[in-house]
Amino acid sequence: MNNNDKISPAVIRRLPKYYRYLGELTKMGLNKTSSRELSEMTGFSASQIRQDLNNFGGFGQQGFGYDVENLRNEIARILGLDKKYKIIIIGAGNIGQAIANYTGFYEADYEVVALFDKNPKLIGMSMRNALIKDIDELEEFLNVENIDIAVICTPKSVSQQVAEQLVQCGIRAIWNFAPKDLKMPDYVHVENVHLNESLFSLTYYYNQMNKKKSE
Amino acid sequence: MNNNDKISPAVIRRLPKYYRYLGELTKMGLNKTSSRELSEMTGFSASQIRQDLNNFGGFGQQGFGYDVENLRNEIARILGLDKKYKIIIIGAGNIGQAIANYTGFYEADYEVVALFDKNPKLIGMSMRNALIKDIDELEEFLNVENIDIAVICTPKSVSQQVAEQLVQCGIRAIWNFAPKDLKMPDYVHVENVHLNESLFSLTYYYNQMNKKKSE
DNA sequence: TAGATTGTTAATCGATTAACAATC
DNA sequence: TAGATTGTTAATCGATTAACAATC
Repeated sequence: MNNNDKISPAVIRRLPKYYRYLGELTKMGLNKTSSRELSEMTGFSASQIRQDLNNFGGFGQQGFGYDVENLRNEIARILGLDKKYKIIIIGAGNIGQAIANYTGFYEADYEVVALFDKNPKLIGMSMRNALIKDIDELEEFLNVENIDIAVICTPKSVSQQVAEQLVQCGIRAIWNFAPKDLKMPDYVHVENVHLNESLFSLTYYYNQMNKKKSE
Repeated sequence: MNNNDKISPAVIRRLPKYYRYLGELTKMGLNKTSSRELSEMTGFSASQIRQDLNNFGGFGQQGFGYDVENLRNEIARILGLDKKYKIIIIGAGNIGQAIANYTGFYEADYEVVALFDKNPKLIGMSMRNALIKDIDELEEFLNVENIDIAVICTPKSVSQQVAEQLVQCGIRAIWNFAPKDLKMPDYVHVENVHLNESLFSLTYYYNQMNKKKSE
């Protein structure tokens, strides 16, 4: 268990997938699995799966495999899915509202406690249990509440400025949906969801396929 | 220009970023740039940028650099942003509606022509210029209209089945927002936006930082 | 025990970086 | 011309895969 070494981001991005497939195995009533079986499900090689898991410890049993529930719990613990997280969303437009209403976060205990916007038409509305507040109240709010994660769903023109304000108020984890790369100090982690970049690469591959077809 | 070699996905995923920063340079009124300047903006090494671009051709001028507008156009052409694309969205819930209303696709000519859902409360509503239709009309619709890209925003339980139906009707490019890996034939390209996986890795890094802080 | 599968080391592969000749 | 910066080859680095001893 070398918890102190830096784990490659590629490994971290595979963990949620293992976690998801282990959940499916549980649902199917299976309590034992192997790197070979996980390989078939995920498409990653069995060797890679064993390498990945052994970054965090030996969760398997030689000659036997892995206990599904145990391995799932271990991955949950590694990712931190065994804890509660309070989230705020900045920008209550299309994307902000969609995230607020998104039910796909059930795996862990994520709670959207508030949204912030500057549009008076939106302020005062509520999404699920979260109220849309005036962006001017953001700092005051952050001084009182203990927020773990901030989601940026503003237009890109203000995203950098909003991010800086968040960091000044103590936020250290940002989930960024604005199509812009935020310049942030090292102690802030930014996870980007760049929808346009995703769509552009899909477009590239779509055209590649059409090219091949017409050859 | 070795258009026929397979370009690494890592390269393709950087292209939209180059494209975006070149747009910013244009806005700033600059018409000349260099791999060094792009390196400072994007955070990728100058060497990598030159390598990436030279997968597609020599767009620069030795001793001078790159013409901003020309390079931007070339990347647009490589990605296919110089063409029009018709999109449909399957599932008109939170995410589906957000995508339909998303204005961040202005770079290229993407048009959402219809949404599909099975919820009678949603059917008949319209998002921007697109109508929400009954999912039962999907096949008929695809037989008549020429659709380039389908976006899956359904619950994960039906995503695989929906994807198969789309492929049967000729769809070859899928933008998948359902938290599930679609099993698809090779001639279909799937681009995944797995929001929960993204949030989970953010959670991991958030906890890592807290661990460091308390050491 | 024999068979199976992990944990882990070594080999391979691919992607990134460095270096530099070409040349504007 | 001299300085600058590309295009491209070679070197390095890191991640993936293969192999196999450990062991259940």
